Amino acid sequence: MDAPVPRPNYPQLADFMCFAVYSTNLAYGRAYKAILEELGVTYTQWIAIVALWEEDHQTVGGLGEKLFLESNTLTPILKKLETLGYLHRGRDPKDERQVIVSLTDAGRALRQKGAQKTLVKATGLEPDEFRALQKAIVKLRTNLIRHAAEPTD
Amino acid sequence: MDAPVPRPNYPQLADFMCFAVYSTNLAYGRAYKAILEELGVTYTQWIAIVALWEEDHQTVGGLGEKLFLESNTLTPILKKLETLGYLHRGRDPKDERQVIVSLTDAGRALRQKGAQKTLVKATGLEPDEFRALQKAIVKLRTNLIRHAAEPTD
DNA sequence: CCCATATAAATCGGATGCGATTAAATCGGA
DNA sequence: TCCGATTTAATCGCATCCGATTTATATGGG
Repeated sequence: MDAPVPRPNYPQLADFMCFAVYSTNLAYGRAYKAILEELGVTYTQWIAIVALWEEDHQTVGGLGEKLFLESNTLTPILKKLETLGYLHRGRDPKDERQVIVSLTDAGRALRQKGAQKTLVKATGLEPDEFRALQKAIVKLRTNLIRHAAEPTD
Repeated sequence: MDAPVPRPNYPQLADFMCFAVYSTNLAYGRAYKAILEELGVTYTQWIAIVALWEEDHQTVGGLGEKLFLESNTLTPILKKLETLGYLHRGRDPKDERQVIVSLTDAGRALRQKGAQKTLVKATGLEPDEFRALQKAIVKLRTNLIRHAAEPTD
């Protein structure tokens, strides 16, 4: 029988922060499935509608800043939501480069329909825990974005 | 001038736990970009290699359990990694339904090359904070998975 | 032994993300 | 004014993710 080959003892995948975030994002997608099926939209489509409810008549770029997405991802999603009748897209007459996105009545109605359906209970967290964890994750996000923007060192 | 239309005051997208996780996952992907380019693999390809380093000769299903992915996602990725020379795929002679995946020498070398490159500092978190947040996110993931598995209530 | 059932992986189509590029409009300095 | 640089969306190709189905193999009751 061979002697075991000595190997470096690297940190386990289960302890990676990136993997915790990655796999929890997958888990959220699966947990959300039933709600999103009822609403008839995907997750990304849904957060676009939520963001537009909070601030209507946004440009694609402005909406993208809030969703952390760029036009290459957002444009097809917004076009799809337009064909579904939930929003309107139109060039800004003041600056024809920009496209203004606005919710339709159907889009606002969908936002309200979805407002009741939440996964807060599914997190199994107490309100204080929930808020603290949410803030900690956002802080992590902020730090990662700062890191990506800085020159490599 | 019109009076403002009264609207329900829903929670802000910025306070959604799901969106914190979703957007932090995007941020991780962007922060990882430089490292992954050096390694010449994508994020999902990389975690597959890390998981195989920890336990070699796994079935597609077993690997999928650890990565929270199923064969429909994993199979194309493993085929790609095979063409890149980082792993070997072969049917289990004991049960021809199963495919056993094993790292090649090149795959192990890649794992070692990537071991030095980490984003721990980019999180901007102290070691205690880091561990606590990582555990809290994993707990959230566990709760979400339990919720998705339970009959709808 | 036979065949219905179960299991594992693969396949296929739709919807993101994203790097790279393109097209159109605006800006700004000579 | 003119034209190159900048800005904003959109387009394109590749790599996930996932629901649904298919294929191949294994299992078990009669």
